[in-house]
Amino acid sequence: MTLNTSNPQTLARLRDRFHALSDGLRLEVLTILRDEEQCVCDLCDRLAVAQSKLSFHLKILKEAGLIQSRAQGRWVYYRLDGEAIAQLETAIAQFHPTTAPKPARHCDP
Amino acid sequence: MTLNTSNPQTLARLRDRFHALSDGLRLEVLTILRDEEQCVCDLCDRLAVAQSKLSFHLKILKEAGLIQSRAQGRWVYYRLDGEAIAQLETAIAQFHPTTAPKPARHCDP
DNA sequence: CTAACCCATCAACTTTTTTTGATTGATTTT
DNA sequence: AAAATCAATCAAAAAAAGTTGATGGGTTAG
Repeated sequence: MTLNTSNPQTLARLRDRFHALSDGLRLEVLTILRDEEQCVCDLCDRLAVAQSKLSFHLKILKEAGLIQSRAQGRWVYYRLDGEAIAQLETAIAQFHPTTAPKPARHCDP
Repeated sequence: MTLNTSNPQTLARLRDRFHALSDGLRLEVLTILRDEEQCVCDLCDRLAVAQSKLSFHLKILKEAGLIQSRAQGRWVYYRLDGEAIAQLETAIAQFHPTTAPKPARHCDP
């Protein structure tokens, strides 16, 4: 399986996932959610951050498919999507050099 | 080995690497460099992009430690840093849920 | 039923990131 | 030595991302 750069869907999705991971607060959220489901208000407390701010970041994580949510009563519980993490690992693995890096030379035949 | 969230150095580095990966053009660059070293002008041609623009993105990739460069004559050759890819894989693996996601309940004992 | 709580969304604003075109230094070609 | 090429950098403009405080819908507690 190789990285399909001609498939914009895939590449854009990957880009969005990396973008979702490119923020300190969002990484902290994921770290918390790795082990336990959490509702927004508890995340707010633990991270000492405004609720609207957290919702903003949770939305980005969710749209990237990294977390899922479940509403119960007036709470919304978020959890990590383990599948997405696995997919991410696979995607990154595809960036491993296939061969030893061959020294190129400009205009070499 | 667990994710050390109390180590800002590590988390910040990871964040920066994800940020470097959160752009379509930069992902394309990495895809090209996966198999072969390339000089800037060749990358410009292949990606049909302005040189200053490419330099900007190469700098981000380099500062994130994802690529390395080598100057030769008036050319600068860039190549992927395979080590960084491996480190990234390891880092992501640490986000795998340790246990089955236990349903939390707000204010549960 | 009313008040309190949880959370998403919105608009205005601030900050960061990216693009663009020009310039510069270094190297090579003629 | 002059002209051409390669690539980094810069400042200004444009675009995107994030923050903040307020509002509103839905749910539960009193």
